Amino acid sequence: MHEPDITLIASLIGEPARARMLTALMSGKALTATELSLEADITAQTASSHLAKLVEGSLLSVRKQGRHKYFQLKNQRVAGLIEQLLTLSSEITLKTHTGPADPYLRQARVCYDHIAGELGIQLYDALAEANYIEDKQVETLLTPDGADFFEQLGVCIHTLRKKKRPICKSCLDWSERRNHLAGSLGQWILTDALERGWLQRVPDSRALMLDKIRGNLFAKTYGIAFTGNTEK
DNA sequence: ATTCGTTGTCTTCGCGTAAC
DNA sequence: GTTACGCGAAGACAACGAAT
Repeated sequence: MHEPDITLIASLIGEPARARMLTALMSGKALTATELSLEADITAQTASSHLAKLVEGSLLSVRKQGRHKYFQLKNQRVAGLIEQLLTLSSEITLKTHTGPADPYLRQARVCYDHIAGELGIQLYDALAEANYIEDKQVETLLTPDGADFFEQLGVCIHTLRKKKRPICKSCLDWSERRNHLAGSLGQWILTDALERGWLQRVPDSRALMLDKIRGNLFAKTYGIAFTGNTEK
């Protein structure tokens, strides 16, 4: 009889260099082995062996393109696990610091493929307040009002429902210890906001910034009063 | 179009080191 | 002694540009 072996996963994630590479991949971007070796502060050949283990352990997926290999977190479940470990680790070290030291990361950041930080929390609360989503503790549901609202914004709810991934999923925020919105809808909101230019990604960081001019449209659309960072 | 040299990226091998 | 990690050296592989 085969029992789930959590030691395998724990040892894969627990090694400091691998943990740094996994955290770097929480940006949702695909990174090359060289980029990940720089993130982990190890040589490329050491990174290569670590990455092979992470791929074999089904924590990463890899796509070969020309001379490059692009590594990504295997799926949303892996990203969720890393986020929860970040949350737990910040709770354990609560006396010294909580969440990311970078104020921009605390205010708004990418959590794999959706919005986290204070902005993510405010978005989640505003959607719940407007009765667009319903927090049922064990799961988060899109309400009929929410479906109408997002259809008007251009979302094809029917297409999202056909996906294996849940439309709405709550994700415990590492810095705020409250829920933000994940799932295919959470992904859509981030992608849409970036495409419309409401939000900007800070280069080489997970941090997000509201566009100085168009950022208020994001807040207006979702009924939030985010007064955090704006793109300079 | 083909060949060749250069460059960049990644992997493999062998060895040293540290922890247990 | 065993195991895991890290690094240097060497080589494989792919892309690219220049020469033919």
